[in-house]
Amino acid sequence: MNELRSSPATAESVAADLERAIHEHRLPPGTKLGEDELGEVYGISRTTVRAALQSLAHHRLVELRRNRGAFVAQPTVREAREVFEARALLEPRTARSACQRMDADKLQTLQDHIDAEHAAIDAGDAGRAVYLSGQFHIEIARMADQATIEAIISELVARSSLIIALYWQRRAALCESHAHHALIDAFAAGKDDLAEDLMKSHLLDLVTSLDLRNRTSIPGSLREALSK
Amino acid sequence: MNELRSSPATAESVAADLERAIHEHRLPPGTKLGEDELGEVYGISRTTVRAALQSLAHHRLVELRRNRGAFVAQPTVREAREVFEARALLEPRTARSACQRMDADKLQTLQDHIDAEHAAIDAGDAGRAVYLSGQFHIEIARMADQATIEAIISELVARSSLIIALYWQRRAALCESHAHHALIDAFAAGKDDLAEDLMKSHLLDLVTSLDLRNRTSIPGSLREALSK
DNA sequence: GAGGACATTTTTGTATACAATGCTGACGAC
DNA sequence: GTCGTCAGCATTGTATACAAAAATGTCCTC
Repeated sequence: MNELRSSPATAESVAADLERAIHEHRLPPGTKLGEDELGEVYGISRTTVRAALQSLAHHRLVELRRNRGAFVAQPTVREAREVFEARALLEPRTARSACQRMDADKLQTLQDHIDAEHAAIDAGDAGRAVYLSGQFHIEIARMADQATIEAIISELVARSSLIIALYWQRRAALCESHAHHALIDAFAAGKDDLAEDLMKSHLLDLVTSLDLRNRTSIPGSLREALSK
Repeated sequence: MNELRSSPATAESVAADLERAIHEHRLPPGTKLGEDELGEVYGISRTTVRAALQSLAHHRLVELRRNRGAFVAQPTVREAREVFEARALLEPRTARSACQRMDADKLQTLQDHIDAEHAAIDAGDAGRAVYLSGQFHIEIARMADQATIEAIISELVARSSLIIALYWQRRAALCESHAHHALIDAFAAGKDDLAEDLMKSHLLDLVTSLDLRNRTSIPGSLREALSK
């Protein structure tokens, strides 16, 4: 994290920083985010930290428990299903729109994303790979020229990252890239029907790669207990 | 607004109160929401007011301009289109799901909503009618048992209320109720295909009832200028 | 030695004080 | 007369101080 800034950190920059750390699984679900602690790290007062935490709480990345503090959210199995249900409604049609507005520049941008994703995987940085993989979906929404839907998908992607941190079971992460590659091919060929279908099955594939059996206990605290 | 409470107002209660006021068009788009002013109204400090305003800003109901203050948001024509585009992706399928889970109790709840809406129209309270009309859509999402989608739709409905305040041109507001009635009939008959189609055309009808021609100037300030 | 009540400590919730920024009005120059 | 500049004012941005709640640790009792 970049606590060394020329100008003091703002609520927005802190929120963005924390969001990215959560997204990249550097801050696992259940992590306590103390106000004093964060204020010291970023060199700002609790007032600003609180604004950042509230921002993240509105995006459901952080859970705010009254008089208890802020914790990195731990989506339930139900929430996990719901998030991907929502994505299934939004993203396929958005991929179709993006396909219809595709051009060489945009294709290159998407290709660069995948390249960066591969580089992260090769470097063994799984967290960053998950982050970049999510950005790919957001980029598509941006290319569809729908800022509102893009904002919604951004939130859902961020929550998906938490869900992956909690429920991911498949170790071979490369399958993701195949789906993304296939999407780019469809975009390049201008096949919007195909792009829509590919996105649909990609999301379905993501859900099935999760272990969404009922889990009553909270994974975060349990894992912490076991690791000690 | 209820400034007379037994316990002091919290950020959440203030946000809910303001959201409703915006939803019911008691606070028109562009209205300045001064921190001191609100703090005095609710008998709380600016700290709590700010938390409430930030909450509303995250839902895009309020625009926060740095060192300028908070204003009731004024969605652009583009935003208006995007909001209904997003709703078109989410709500028809959600209506179908709701239809599949329908029962007598839920039907009654929806019927009560419509009755209340009629009562508001008869009482000449157009703002409340708009609010209740929005709640109808949210209620359907709730019945689909999809909390995440419900939250997204809630936000879009609230923004729709602002859009209606700015761009509504059709004076006969009763057309809305017809669409809602038809939906209930489809729910009662268990026709999920029909429910999905009805919701789709209802949303389309809503968009076409708006005057979304390009408007470069900001309506709020213009109107204020004209009224003086 | 185990359990419970109380004091301590830590952390969050809220208010207030000060700093910084933007707005408004008056004055002066062109 | 109009435009630009500057001072004063109002409002937001941030930090700090205090209050309240929860968590923890200790001591006493049984």
